[in-house]
Parts: sequence; C-alpha cells; structure tokens
Amino acid sequence: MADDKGLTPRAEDFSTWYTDVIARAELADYSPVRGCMVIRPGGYAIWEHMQAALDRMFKESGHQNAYFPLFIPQSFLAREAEHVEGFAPETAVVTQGGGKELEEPLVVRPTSETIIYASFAKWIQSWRDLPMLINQWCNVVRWEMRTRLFLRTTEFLWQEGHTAHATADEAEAEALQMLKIYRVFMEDHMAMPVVTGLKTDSERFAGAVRTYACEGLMQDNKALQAATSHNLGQNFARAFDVQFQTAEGGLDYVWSTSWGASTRLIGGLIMTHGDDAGLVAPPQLAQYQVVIVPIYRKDEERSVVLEVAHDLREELAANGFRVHLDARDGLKPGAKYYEWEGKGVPLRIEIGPRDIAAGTLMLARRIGGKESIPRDAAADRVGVELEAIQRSLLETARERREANSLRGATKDEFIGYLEGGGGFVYAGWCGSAECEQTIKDQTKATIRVLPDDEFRSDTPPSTCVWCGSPSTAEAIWARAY
RNA sequence: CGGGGCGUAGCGCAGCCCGGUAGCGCGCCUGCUUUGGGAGCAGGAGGUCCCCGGUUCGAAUCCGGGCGCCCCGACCA
Repeated sequence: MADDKGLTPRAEDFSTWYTDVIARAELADYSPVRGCMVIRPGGYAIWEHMQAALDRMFKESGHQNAYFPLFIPQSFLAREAEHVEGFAPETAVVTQGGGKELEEPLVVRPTSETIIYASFAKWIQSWRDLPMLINQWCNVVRWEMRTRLFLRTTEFLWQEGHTAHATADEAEAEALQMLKIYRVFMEDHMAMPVVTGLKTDSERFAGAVRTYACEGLMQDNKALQAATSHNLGQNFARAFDVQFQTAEGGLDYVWSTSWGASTRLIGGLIMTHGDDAGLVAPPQLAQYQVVIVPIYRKDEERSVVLEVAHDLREELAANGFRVHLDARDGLKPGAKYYEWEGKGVPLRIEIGPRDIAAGTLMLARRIGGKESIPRDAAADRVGVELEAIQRSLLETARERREANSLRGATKDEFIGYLEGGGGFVYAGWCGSAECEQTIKDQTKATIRVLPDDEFRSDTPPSTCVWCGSPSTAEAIWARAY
C-alpha cells in the first residue's frame, strides 16, 4: 500500500490498487503455495452470496447439483483430442498415493467434462433419460504461469454445469439459456454490465463447437471474461460413448453443453465498482449491507447509545437486512468509518446522543451522500437506499462502459483508441484468423466476442477494420485479463 | 520461461557500502484519559535478520550456492 492509511490510487497504478483493495477489504490473502490464495471471510461471504443467487437460478431452470471426484484418470483427459491439447499443459498430476507409485497417474481436475461423461455414459440409455441437467460446485486446478488474486489462481472455486440433450437444437438452446442466466446474475446481483456473444475459434473452449461468453469492461478498460457457456456438440459424447436410444428406436450420441463461472467474478466485482477508498460492494452481494457505528463520550452515553443501536440492529435484521453493529470500544468512530468504507459496506448508520435526542439517525452511503433521517423510518429508508445503490452501481458502470466504447472506427482510429488505453472497440471483421492474430500482435487486443444482436451497432460494419475485405461479423476488440 | 524488484517483529521499512549488544513507524497487550471522520500518554510483549556453506576472534552486514515471493511480458476462467 502507498502508506498505512491510503490505498494506491487507481490512476497511479491500477494493479497495485487492485491488490491494495483486496488487502484492505480483507477479501483474500496469499498462501504458502505459489499461485494459490486464501479466501478470507470477507471474500468468502461475497462468494456465498454469489453461489446462493446462481444456485437458485440454476435450480429454477431445472438443474440439479451433484458432485464428481477431484481426481481424474489421466487417460480420460486424453480421450477428446482437442480437450487434452488444451488442458494437458496446465494440469497437476498425482503419481503417488499411500506411499506407492500409482498404476495410472491421476489428474487434478482442471474441469470435469471427462469424468462426468464417464458417468453420463452409465446413466443415459434412452431419450427418456434426457435432458440430463447437472451442476457441481467445486474447486479446480490449472497450473497457470502467472497468477493474480481472484483473477487467475492455480486453484479456484467455481461451478460447472454439464448437460446432455437429445438434439443439437436443445443443446444450443441450453447454452444460450445459461449465457442469459449469467448475464442476468451479473446485472441484477453484481451490478456489472456485460456484453454477451460468441467467441471466435481462437478463444473457443478446447473441445467445444461453440463458446459463448459474458464480457465486462473493467475500470482500467481491460475486458474480463466473466463466464462462459459452451455448446459441445457430440464431441464428448463420442469420446465417452454416451449414446441413447431415440424415440424412433435409433441410436444416437447425446448433444451436450457445459458452462461455468468462478471466483474470478469477485475480481470483476472489485474492478467494476471499487474506488480509491476501497471496495464498493453491491447490496445484493455485500457481506454486510448496513453497519451501525455507535458514538458516545461518557459511560452514561455509551449504555444509552448501545441500547438504541442494538434495538436498531434487531429491527433491521428482522426486516431481512444483513446488518452489523460495530460496538468495539476504544476505536474512534472515524476509524470505523474508514474501515467499513474500505470493506465496501453500502450503508452506514451513525447513531449518537444528538441523534437519540432528536429521534434521528445519520445515514451515509458508500457511494456518497450523508443525511439525517427519522429513527422510525430506518427500515423503510434502508430498503429504499439499498435498491437505489444497487441500481446506481449498474447504471454508473454501464455509462462508464459506453463512454469507453468506440464504434465505426477506421483502422487508424482503431489502433489509436487501443493504444490510448481505450476499452471496447466495435468493428467489422473478415472472419480470418490471420487478421485476428495480426491485430493481437500489433495492438495486444483480442476479439472478446462477436456480440449478440442487441449489442451490435445500428449500422453494421461492411468491411474488416484491418484488411478491408467484406465483413462477416461485427466484433468487439479489447485488451483483456 | 525472459525482464525488474524484494526477502530483517503481525504489516511497512531502516541498518548492509565501511563486520562489533538488532532498530523505527504502524499494529498488538495492560492501565488511565478519550470517542460526531483514522485518539493521547505511560508501561509492555514480540526476531532461526529466507536457507546452506565459506571467510573471520566475531557475519543481518563480506564471499559462494540455493530457495521463495511480488510486479511487468509470452499462455489462460
């Protein structure tokens, strides 16, 4: 950190700011193992709220949770050619157990397609067994070269959905449905706007037919892939022999999907809303939505104030708010304000002798604004304010993204925008991997997605921004995490 | 794996060049006074100076060899 009090400002050094926020908000800590992290209670609480919201959405759309093993026989990974090529370099492999060399090395799952299809092959016989809609919450390990807390760690937590369907259309619809669910979650819960769309072949999941993704734009104008949803076609079904009898009596391979979102989302949350004072947690996901800070001088005041503060806490808790009373003695109120601001708590209620005498409370918003409100109105106002903050965060983030997006640029403008630290660039693309690669080499920008309809420009680009050939699709370019 | 930086108290650092009782700030503990935006005073606890070897009467400091971490790049959720 810059010093004992302040964080490194975003404008000075964004990535140091990011690490400072995590330390200040006590979200995570470095571990004794390189590339791994300890998720502290403050960070884990956010993850639990993310899990709860996503899990509910998955169940509402008919999915069931299950759990598959951490260890995967090495040979499983090898069965799908593209998949093994994609993941083999970054797997951790266990070669010994119980003091003996294993007959077959076990891979620590980097993702679970292979071991799950081995089960699907046993569970699916008939079209009546379909669709098979499974999700699991677990940890995975990918031996990354360079790691950053939450954004890329060797071990991370995530959910991976795996589904099998009777037809190609159903699998495609499932992949799109889950993409939509992620998007709704990110907007409604994280207050993080994302563009959705199709990945190009170079960014496609190893073993997928099509990969869709949600892409957010962080405050440093780098894109963050926040979730992916894959249509796997029959690739894994063929590799693991997952066949079913059709209603017509024939035999076919299932059509499958997989989709995932990870603790990386917490990194996205930090970089979407955080400011130079620390974390800004959207009310939907905040560990505490409201913190009450009592103020008193003498012992007589202390007991009176604390009694009122306790009552207030009970009332707010009874109304369903996540509320914390900071009754620690010996810390001045100001010190507590700074601490909870750093931790991103959306609302703070200050309560002291003057407020008690007047029958009021002081209500301070993490995103700015402080006012005195009637004590009786507390529960109502807290509810109203939390909703307003949630909306405001999304709106502010959306405006920032749009202010940092460029459409209809010439090649020179395209290059200049990216080199000037700009965000999303919408432009035509001829569809060739050559242009994509050249652009990456020269600008460090990659195609984040070929955006879905609603994100596309009103006038579709007619030519490739790089080579000038006819455009086959509008693409969004950006430098990315 | 390339480039850069750093390993000394929980955290941040000084000391190292020029060898001689291991220090500072924050934090922590105890007490008193404080408390409406980061409290003050007094007392106190806390260290294999990253590891191994060498030089020396004596090494945090000099020499050799390891290891680890962070940041920037190539790969990736």
